[in-house]
Amino acid sequence: MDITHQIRKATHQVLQDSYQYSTDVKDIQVNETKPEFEGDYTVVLFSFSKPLKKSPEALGNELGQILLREYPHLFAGFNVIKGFLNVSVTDNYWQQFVKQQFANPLFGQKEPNGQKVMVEYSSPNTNKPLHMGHLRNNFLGWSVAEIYKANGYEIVKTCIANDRGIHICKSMIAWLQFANGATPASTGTKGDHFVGDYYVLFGNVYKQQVEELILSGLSKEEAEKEAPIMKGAQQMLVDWEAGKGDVIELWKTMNSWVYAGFDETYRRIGSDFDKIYYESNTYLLGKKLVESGLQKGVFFKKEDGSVWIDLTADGLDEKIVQRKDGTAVYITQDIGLAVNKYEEYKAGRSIYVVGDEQNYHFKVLKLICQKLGLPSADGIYHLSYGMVELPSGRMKTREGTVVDADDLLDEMILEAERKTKEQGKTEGFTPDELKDLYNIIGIGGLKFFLLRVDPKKRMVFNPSESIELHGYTATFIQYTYARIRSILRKEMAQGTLQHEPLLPLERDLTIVLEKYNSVLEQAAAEMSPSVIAAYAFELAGMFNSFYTEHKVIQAESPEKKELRLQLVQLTATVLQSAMRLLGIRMPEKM
RNA sequence: GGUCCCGUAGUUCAAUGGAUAGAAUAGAAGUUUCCUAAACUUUAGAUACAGGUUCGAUUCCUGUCGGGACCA
Repeated sequence: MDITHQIRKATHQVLQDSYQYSTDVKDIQVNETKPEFEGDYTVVLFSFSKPLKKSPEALGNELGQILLREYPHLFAGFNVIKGFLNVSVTDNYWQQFVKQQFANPLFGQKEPNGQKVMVEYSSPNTNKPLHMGHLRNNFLGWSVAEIYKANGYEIVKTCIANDRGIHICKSMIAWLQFANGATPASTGTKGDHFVGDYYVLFGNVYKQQVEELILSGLSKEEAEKEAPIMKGAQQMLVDWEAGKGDVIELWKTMNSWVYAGFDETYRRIGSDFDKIYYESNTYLLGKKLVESGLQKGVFFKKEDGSVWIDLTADGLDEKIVQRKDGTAVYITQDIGLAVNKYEEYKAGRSIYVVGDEQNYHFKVLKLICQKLGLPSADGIYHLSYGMVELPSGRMKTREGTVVDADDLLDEMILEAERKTKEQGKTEGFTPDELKDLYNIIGIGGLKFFLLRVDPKKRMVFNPSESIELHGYTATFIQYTYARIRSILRKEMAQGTLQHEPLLPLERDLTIVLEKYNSVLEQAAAEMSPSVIAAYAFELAGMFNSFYTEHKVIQAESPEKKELRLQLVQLTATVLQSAMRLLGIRMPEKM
């Protein structure tokens, strides 16, 4: 149990025993004391002032004295300023903490709690390569899953491949008409880019055909309907749904190219899934549920045969769940997928990592599942993240401003190489080690950049400035770690520790280390890797200040050396653990 | 038209209703006989606007202005 919990509990106990005042332990507010005041932690007393009929000042002084008397192993002193009770924690507590945890590689991680959570992320379309937005999605989903794992949950990482529909047929028809049998292998192109190029080609040809038809006298609407390539794509969709052999074959072939490309990118960024669902498998399931929903009276049929749900009582609109021609809409297959997932894994909670443009969609999905009485309904949670924007605004396919994921990764690694060479510290590295280092720095930098921001918020990415390697970055933390490893290669802590007062910077570092526990809990509660990123940065910064001021191996005394080695070792463990939760690797040397 | 989200230093981001609003970067000034200076130290700079709620508001409520998303 970490120190803030203990302070809360102690305060709770004192309020109970000495004032006969009952409150929830969680309601006792304990903050870190601001640096300009004396003390380590601050108990905020205002909310108890009224019910106890005491001024915050008087209450603080009384509480402080009782805490000091009753918990001498925890508290060394206190002061009250403007109704804030600042308490100092004993040196002994911090020393015991360091001694107990310095060699624990799992410090902060929780025991299994028996709960299962599904996390769905990535969810690409199989007609074009991944872009920067997908990277935020992947990093976020993967990291949230790992954060849950560290908090004792059993995790199932899933992905839904959007592998069917008119957009897929567009790249297929373009390939059929223009590729002359070319393949990724024959052209030396990565599969997802190869297919994506035909998707772009479709758009260009279509645009040209529409223009020609307009010149020949058709209206814009007619031209868009009559363009031969569009008609071809639509026919292909019909053939696909009818299971026409050659179309299915082509679809399978082109999808396999795309998946091969995706796999390559996933491997680079360290993304993985326990289970991949395919829309082509799930889209039929929704239809059955529409049937049963109609019977239950959850849905209703309009005159034209389309099926709807009335959500006006919930403050939303009427929403279509099946078209008049009987085909499934987007949300129908999502209902099917929700059922599928629950039947297979029975997870109590199902997190969907999807952009905030789909907030409405998921609100509706959850409501429909609840109204259908699906057992999985209440566990549905949309982890809604903001779009990644460029300084010029949103990325737009038509304007060619989409930042391609593979290109971005390449640039990051190149930049890492450039900066590393500038530093000139890599003497003795093998070529493989160097390559690995550039990857660690480049990809780690990108992950940190995309994860350090509150997921819910939109963020701006400036590719021309690339990514800095100073300040609030992965590199800063990686460099700190490399310096630590350099110390530990020379000497390790022995496990003995004499009592001796902690110097301010030793104490500050210990306090930051100790709170890793609650940081992990907070990150899971908020589903926010940014909490971890901020913490890792704070810890690295704190370590750097400590390290600049105090010698470790050449410490003033053997006792100090041992204490500092333990601090150094624990810092390494925590930094690596925290960064691993973000999917960022740490270099031994850099 | 309806629903929802967002406005914090020049810029990119923080701040469960709590103390004098934190960082980073860009700017200014420093630190290297010593475990990696990709580091450290010092300095200057911000809550869009107007009301309200209360011991206390960046945070909650109302309105204005500005930006964004979604629903037909």
